[in-house]
Amino acid sequence: MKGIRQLADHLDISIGTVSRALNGKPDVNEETRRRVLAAAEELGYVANQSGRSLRQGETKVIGLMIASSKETVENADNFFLGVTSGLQSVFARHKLDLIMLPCPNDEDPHEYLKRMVARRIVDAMIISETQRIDRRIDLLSRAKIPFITLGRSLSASNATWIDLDFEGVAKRAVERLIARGHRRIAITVPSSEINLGYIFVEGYRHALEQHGIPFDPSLVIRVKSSEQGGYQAAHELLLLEERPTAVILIYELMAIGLYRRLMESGVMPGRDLAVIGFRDAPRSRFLQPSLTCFRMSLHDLGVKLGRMLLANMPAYAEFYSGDGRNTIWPLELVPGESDVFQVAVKA
Amino acid sequence: MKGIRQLADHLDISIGTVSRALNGKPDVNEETRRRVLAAAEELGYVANQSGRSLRQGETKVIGLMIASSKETVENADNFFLGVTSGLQSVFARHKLDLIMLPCPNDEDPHEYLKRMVARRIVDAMIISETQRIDRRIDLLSRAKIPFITLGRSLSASNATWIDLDFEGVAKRAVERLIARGHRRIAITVPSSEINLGYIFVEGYRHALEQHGIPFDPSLVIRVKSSEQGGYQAAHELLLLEERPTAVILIYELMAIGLYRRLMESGVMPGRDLAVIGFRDAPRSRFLQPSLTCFRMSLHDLGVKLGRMLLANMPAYAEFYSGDGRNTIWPLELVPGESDVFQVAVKA
DNA sequence: CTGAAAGCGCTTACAG
DNA sequence: CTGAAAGCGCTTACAG
Repeated sequence: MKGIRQLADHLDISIGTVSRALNGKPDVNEETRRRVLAAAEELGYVANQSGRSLRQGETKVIGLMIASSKETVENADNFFLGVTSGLQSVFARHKLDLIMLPCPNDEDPHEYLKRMVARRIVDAMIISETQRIDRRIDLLSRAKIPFITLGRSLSASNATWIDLDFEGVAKRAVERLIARGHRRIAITVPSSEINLGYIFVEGYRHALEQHGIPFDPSLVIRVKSSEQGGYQAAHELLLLEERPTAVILIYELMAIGLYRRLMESGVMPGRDLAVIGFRDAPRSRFLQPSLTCFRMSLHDLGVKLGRMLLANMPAYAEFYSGDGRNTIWPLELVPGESDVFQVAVKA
Repeated sequence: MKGIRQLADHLDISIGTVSRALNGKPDVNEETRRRVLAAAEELGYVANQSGRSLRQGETKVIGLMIASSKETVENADNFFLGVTSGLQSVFARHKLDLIMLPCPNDEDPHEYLKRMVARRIVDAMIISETQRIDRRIDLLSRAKIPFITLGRSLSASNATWIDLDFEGVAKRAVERLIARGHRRIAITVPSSEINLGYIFVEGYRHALEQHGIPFDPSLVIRVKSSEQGGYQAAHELLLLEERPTAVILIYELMAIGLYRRLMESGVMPGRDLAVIGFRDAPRSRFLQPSLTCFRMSLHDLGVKLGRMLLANMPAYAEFYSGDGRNTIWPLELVPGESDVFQVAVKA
């Protein structure tokens, strides 16, 4: 099947009528519509997207940009694939397709995005892994492409964003540890300029100060968000003069490496050092002792993300009037055995 | 910047010349070309892809279809993101972009692919997770779209495929275990109809028979390829009348759950039961005892996959004449401590 | 309810 | 070396 012309010739009607029938326009004879639909199905005709896009000025495709950096590959733990299902469940209602745009790791994300946007392959974009300063946001604003960011950014004053509740997680983790007598609480942050690290530390710092515990920069450990990073973090913890009694990890997979390094030194996680992780992932579910961490539904996050994006697109905004605001996505604490012990209070 | 028309008006030349200049055609005055390039850069002009595609009959986009099923999300372990970097390094040479097409889990993969193909969003397709019988292959053949499958299939007689060396892995694992005295060797296979499970078992069976060990169907354990599946597999192993002394896992993450279940019963992996995993992933690198498994470079696999695909595309075939053949991708054994002990040979 | 025609943004023979 | 024009496959006012 070549195109609408062939289909029209085959049915001996005009291409205009074929188009109207296929697109569900009301002013088509029902019998005609049936014939068109049947023939399209039989001959496997589907409208060429380039033709449609050119005429309509829209592609019905939404792009999700992901940085396929080595870091992301090791860490993302299928975070994006998880979010995808939620996004698609929203987009499907409007016959919008989702495509994932992996930015090559040797290409500048800003240049990559610029190219994708200019080519008009998508009608709207979702960007993620927002940096503290993220020029992509200015780019999208200027291009007047509807977009949303998964992650806050200092550049995001003219963007709508959704982000995980990093402050809330840091705060709850700190308070939970303080309640068990901890005073020296370490925290790990990513070594990159990704914005979430800054927010995480701010939440941590604020929670400490609320409880009268001074912030000690030596307890903030910058490592990669990977098992190797966890191993490294444990190594650094063990070298600290006054060893902390607890550590909060920004990424749960780090716990695997952290446990390993601790055990090598005879330090038992959950007995000698309290550990709280961030997001619970299937991988870490079998850790021993089980990891106290925070859970969320990636599917639900995807749904909200999708709704928020559509709220920013004129053609769909009416259906999602309640979804236009910036959102902090809550996480639920999953208690484990890695932080159950009490610290003896010093006399 | 609206389109080529604006840019041409701005430069006071015709759109034809602008197009030729931008596309590097030889018959353009160098000074003119410089002016056009500079103006395009300044005004941020990039050709609208729909216009190009419509005219040229190609999109310069390659699609990688992935099933975003719950299983894949939990298991894929960023396999696809890893392969992506290799693919892109090949495609970049020809200014081809890669997009990932995640099939919604409530949509039939065949229907999804049909839609994507018919819309002509991509010039060529890569499909993965091939099933034993996979109608997508017939669909792509009939649509005359260049494609390649990551994974063999019984349907693949008219397709070019690349696949991991499942037989080789099964064979080497079996032989390694036999050399250490094992006779009762269990194997896990996926519970789905994905073809690799069949190939894995065939390799296992063949290796056993070569060494005069009869194939025992009760040692083939069908479970999900996840940590939970590993847990379940261990559970079933422990229930077997004559307990096997070794197990080969088709997916390395299963080892986490398997270890856990074994330890709950006081069975020590690497001492009471030999374990060999499949692909080595960052997640399992910290297992104790360390897992004997097989390694490969996802990047290199992606490169080969990209080359093979281009070898099947008329426009690029000349550069990849040596890459057209079906390929079995080798894996390298990474010895660990999970299978080091010898089994006492029965008198 | 249907057909004929315009035009979306490009690229590319064709003329000059 | 450049311009004018055709046409890729659609959708959509417009006329009837």
